[in-house]
Amino acid sequence: MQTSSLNFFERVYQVVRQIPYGKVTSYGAIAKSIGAAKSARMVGYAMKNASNLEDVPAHRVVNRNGILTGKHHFKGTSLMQQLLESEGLVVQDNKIQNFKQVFWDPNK
DNA sequence: ATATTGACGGTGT
DNA sequence: TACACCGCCAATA
Repeated sequence: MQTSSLNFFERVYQVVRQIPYGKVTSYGAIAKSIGAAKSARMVGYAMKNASNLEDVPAHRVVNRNGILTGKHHFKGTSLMQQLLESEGLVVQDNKIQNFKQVFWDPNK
């Protein structure tokens, strides 16, 4: 099938794969980079589907507040937070501290 | 085809 | 800073 929606998911994965170690980004930033700034929710939806893909570090994707909104979708309740902390990030109360410093812009 | 949901973002209060 | 409401868009029922 030549559905463009499938490409949408692939585009999201491609951007997420480019996130460097120890850095994170937001759904809106990814959406914007793929040309769908208003489809941030779709990015999150795609990530949920990507949870099965090891090629896509979904744990490095958080919302604009730097909150681990998707941590509830991981196997362990604190798996996502643990992964981020393993990368040198500081997570507290489901929120990334110094988010502005560890933020990585896909468009940049 | 319509209604509801959701890993969001922006703005108002 | 915290909370509420609205707008966007695809998937699901």
